[in-house]
Amino acid sequence: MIDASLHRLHEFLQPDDAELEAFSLARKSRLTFRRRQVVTTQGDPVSSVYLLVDGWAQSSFDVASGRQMVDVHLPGDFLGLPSMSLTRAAETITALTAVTVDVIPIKALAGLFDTAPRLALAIFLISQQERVRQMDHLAAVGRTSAMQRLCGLLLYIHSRLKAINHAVDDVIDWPLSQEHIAQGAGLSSVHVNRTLRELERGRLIEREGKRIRLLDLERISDFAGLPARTSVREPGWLTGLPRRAA
Amino acid sequence: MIDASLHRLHEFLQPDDAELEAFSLARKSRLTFRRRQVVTTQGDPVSSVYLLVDGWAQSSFDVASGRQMVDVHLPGDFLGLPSMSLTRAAETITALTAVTVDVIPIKALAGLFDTAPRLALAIFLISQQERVRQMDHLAAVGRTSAMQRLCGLLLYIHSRLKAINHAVDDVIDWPLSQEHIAQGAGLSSVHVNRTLRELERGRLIEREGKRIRLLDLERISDFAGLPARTSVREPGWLTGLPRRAA
DNA sequence: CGGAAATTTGAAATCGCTCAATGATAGTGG
DNA sequence: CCACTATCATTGAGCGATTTCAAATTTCCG
Repeated sequence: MIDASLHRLHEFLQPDDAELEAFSLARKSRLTFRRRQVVTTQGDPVSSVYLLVDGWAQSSFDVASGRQMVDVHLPGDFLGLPSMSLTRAAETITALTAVTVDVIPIKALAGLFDTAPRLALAIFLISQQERVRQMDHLAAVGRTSAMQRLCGLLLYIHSRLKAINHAVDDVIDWPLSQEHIAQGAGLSSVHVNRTLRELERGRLIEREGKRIRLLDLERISDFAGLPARTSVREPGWLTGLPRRAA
Repeated sequence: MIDASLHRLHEFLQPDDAELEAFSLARKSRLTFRRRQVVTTQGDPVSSVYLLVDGWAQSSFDVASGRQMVDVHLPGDFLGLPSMSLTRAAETITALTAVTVDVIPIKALAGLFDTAPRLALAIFLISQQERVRQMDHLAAVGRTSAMQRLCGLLLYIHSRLKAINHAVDDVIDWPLSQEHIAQGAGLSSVHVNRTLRELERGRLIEREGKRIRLLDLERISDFAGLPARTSVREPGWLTGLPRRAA
């Protein structure tokens, strides 16, 4: 089984040794953060992106009327890519649990476009996946009820955890406070609370402490009403590119 | 002055002749659509992306409870990139005016990662810009009032039109119906109507037919409350890459 | 154990929605 | 060029999902 911090790359590509080596050279240093610590703050100058190696993190964006959580990140996710296009970071990245990240200087990431075209394209595709996610997220916030949004969030996290074998028996170790959920779903924390309790009353979920059990995935999924997405796997137009590794 | 369909690439890079040639070879054919025609439909198999050459388009995403417009596209935008990562398109792309697009087969786009690394990275950066936009959009829909969202939309369109010299005198030729606006802002068209009229009453805008005049950019901008974004320009880590062109 | 963070609940207020009807505009075929 | 039709804009009335405010518990962490 592959390292969880590489699983997203492997979704599109079976990198060869030289490519893996090139990627690992781009990871210059490793940092750890405690829960609630901030990795980068919106407005800061941008010089690196990060690879989430272990733990959960969030990227969010503060406006006058509150904080919007843009995404929940799990091991293997790249952090801070959007801000590469800017002089100052758009996003604040915060540790939701204890977290380990690898620092990838932008220059090193850019270098991959020269030395490892297939990897560069895979990272490009990961960014496109992220955009699809954000589309789904936007549609949920813009067009669906509180109940639907929460079901969508539960399913999203669940499917991602399953992909890295972290959702045994549909039980999720849940580090998000109701305030966090509210910031993601575009709701008030009070309403998140009421809606969660309604999900419990309907026997769709069960909670105890920081743990959530999904009791009826099917019904939750009907509620959420978002389409299942299927990613391309090792498409010929990717795998057929030259490997080049330096 | 450069071709509007290339202006987004030029934001990051001064491509040389060989690079321009490589890019132009990737544009295999040209299509035109009339207002309201659909370019691609969500759920369709994905084989190409598009470069918007002329006109306005939208990408949107339908869920049971309605349509969410994800972005408004202007000349120079790439269309359909997010769906590259999927087997079936996530987005429906529709012409908002008469529209010309160039078809770029995915294979040709992928080829640029081999033959023109600097261009590939520039396109990567354009995608990251798009993600920043979507973040702002999400924050607007999730955390701000109807009035703020509309102000944000007006400013967004205005700034984009200015970038291609299409917003003379702060007057905008506005092809979006109030229903379209509603789908973008996550509101009902009825409420969009009321809010627009309130903006008129407050003398922030003026409308006649399909034309909107922004009367007080400053006040509109205060209302919207979204930060101004500054893109990186020809960063060394990009321009310094090998050009390679085939 | 103590204090901070997070959850829970009620009551009242509100922003935006739905339904429904009317009026204005613009595109199209004859 | 007109008449016809579909689309789009506008307005009122009533309703409802979600918010805000406030306070009481409970849980977590050091």
